[in-house]
Amino acid sequence: MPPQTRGAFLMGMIAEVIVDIAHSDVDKIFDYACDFEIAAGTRVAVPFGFGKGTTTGFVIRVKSSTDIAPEKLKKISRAEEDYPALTAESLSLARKISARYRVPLALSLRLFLPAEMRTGKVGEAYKEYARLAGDPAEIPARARAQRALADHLAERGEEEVTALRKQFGAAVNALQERGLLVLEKKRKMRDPYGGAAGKGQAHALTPAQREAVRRISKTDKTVSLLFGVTGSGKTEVYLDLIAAALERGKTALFLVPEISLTPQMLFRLRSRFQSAVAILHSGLSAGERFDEWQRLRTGEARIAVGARSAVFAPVENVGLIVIDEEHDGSYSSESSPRYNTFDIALLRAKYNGCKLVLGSATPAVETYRRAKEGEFELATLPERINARPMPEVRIVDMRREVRRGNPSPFSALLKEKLEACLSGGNQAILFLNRRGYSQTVICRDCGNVLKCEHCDVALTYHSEEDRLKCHYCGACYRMPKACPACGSTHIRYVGTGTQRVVSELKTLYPEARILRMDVDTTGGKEGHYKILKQFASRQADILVGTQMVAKGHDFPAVTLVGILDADMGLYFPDYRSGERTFQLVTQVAGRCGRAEDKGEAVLQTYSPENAILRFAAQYDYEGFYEHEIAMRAATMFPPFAKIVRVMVTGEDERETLDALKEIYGALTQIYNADADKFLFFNRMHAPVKRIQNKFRYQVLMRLLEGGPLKEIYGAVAALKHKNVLCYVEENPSNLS
DNA sequence: CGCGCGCTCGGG
DNA sequence: CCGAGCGCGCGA
Repeated sequence: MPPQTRGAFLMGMIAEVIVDIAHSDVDKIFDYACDFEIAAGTRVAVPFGFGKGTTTGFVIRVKSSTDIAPEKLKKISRAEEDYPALTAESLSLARKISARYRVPLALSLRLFLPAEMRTGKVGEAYKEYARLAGDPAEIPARARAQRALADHLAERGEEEVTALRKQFGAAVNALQERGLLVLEKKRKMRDPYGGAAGKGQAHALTPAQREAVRRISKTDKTVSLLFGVTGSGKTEVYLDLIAAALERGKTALFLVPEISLTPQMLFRLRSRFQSAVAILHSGLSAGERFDEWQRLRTGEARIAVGARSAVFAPVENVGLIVIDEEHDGSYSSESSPRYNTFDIALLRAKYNGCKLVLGSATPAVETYRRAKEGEFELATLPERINARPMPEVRIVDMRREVRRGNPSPFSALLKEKLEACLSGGNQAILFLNRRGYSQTVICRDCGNVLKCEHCDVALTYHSEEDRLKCHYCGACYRMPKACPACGSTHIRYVGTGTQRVVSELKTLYPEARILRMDVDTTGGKEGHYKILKQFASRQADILVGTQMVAKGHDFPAVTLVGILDADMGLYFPDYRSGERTFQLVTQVAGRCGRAEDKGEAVLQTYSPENAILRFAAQYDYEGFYEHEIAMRAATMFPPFAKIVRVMVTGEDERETLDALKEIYGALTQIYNADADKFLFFNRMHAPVKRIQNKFRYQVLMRLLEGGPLKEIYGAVAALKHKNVLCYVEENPSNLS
């Protein structure tokens, strides 16, 4: 037999398989024979290594011959599902992601599947349904319950047996014995939020919204920025664009920043597009997520709404991608691969030849620059709906309050406004970006600050549990009676958190009903949603919360917003702290004055002359942008350079330092070869030296355009230190 | 000399 | 990632 035909002749179908093991050692294609029809994208079980069992893998390509010696070639044991779990687009994207972030292909492929599918813990759910068979006239008149059940089913067609039993009890069995019921097991789709939806219709667009839709539709640029002040009706523009995509027979991706936002947006989408909407986010149960994913995969649902991970939704033929609140930090992944949602969305937009719309009232400086320079189309909504004015922001100098002997977290002006607001029967929101009771606990005699045993971080006092908590690792400690360092009992709470604000409000306004919203009160699947619903239905007068109150909820009765400590984020060691503060202040202030009553905002600060706060108080994004971009240009920070941090972290300090030394050595070579592309290059302790018992070191770099980013990723991927984690971050939003 | 453990290698 | 194979160190 001629050697060149041997393989193909003997083997039949060959599948290229990536085993589902996220390790660079096995990050390569393995050829397997397959004696049944198999499509690329199918998950399979294959014999692998020396183990007797099988490993799951992904078929990434099907071919007819292989170079592997026939005696080495093994057979695919079986397909895990009877359909390809990964689309052609998923396979293509996963390769790009792996190349970009230097991670094993298995890791990128996993992004496209519901996590529970891999562990095999979730599958399709089946429920028993009953429907009427035969003539209900056979039911004797005295069997009232049976008759009622029959009438019920005659009206409804069919229904879940468990639900029927709850309502009609034994009549279900009785009717079945008469042979008047047919029971049938059927696939039941688990439905997050119980299919809740209003019966809304498309609103007529305002001229500005129409113009925005027109611009975004007509441009030949892939990316558009929809820049619209809070309350200007960006959502209606998205909905219109999505409707147009569906009409063209396409699908759509709609990305939102936070779980807390999703239900609200989901209801609006559902009321317009009904069951064509599927939702994907981490707050769903495993079963719900699996079913929503399936509905998208099969084409039953055509719009995927969700947080960051929904950018990997298994839809084909994408006609539009929307990233709402594009400036939000939650769009960057915090575990490997540390992708940015925009980058993935752009890959998908290019693959599908569709548009990507970024929406924000306060775009990231980098995004706005790209729009201004013409790289992105810019569509603006300059006015709030009905031209309602933004609330007036009054800046209060808190240094003066202190000088006047007011130690409370509320300025005289805020108290005055709060009283007026409450007595007028309106609602108020107080914003403070610090949870717990006090920021920290300090000994008055020796100055000792109580720190976490596992982290290099000061502890926060929580009054509800009377405990000290670490906000980095969650550790909890008993509040000591005396200072552990000097034994003094003069221990003092320093700084104010949301709990303290609530307790001080209660003494000031004993009548007022107060709700608190922060990570401590929003546990559970729909925690955010529950609190917001309570507040919206006026079961409380004041909502006190951290930044999660800043997101886009509509509360028509809110006429006052208090920003208790506007400088909080301002002096963070982070180039984006100004940007974040501007965004936060604008957003929080935008929470009020949406209905008839004109809103007001009180902004308390220790630096009333700060330019960023002044721009924020005027809602002057343009002014803020010019100020900020000039600063970034002068100091050569993003977007004029890229900050790259290589983080090295491990429990054993010796080992961690060894790894740091090694990676620093490799990076030094890269630096030396390309020194003119580096504005900064150094190794150091991370600002927080230890978190969860892990020591943290970093190599910090600032690179010019065209700098050796790929090589840096390469050096990090090549590092082999078993007990040390090492990863690259680009323009990290948090430099601690 | 024999075996236990740690390192390296290969997996189709 | 996980098991196999192998080298080297140690105890009798």
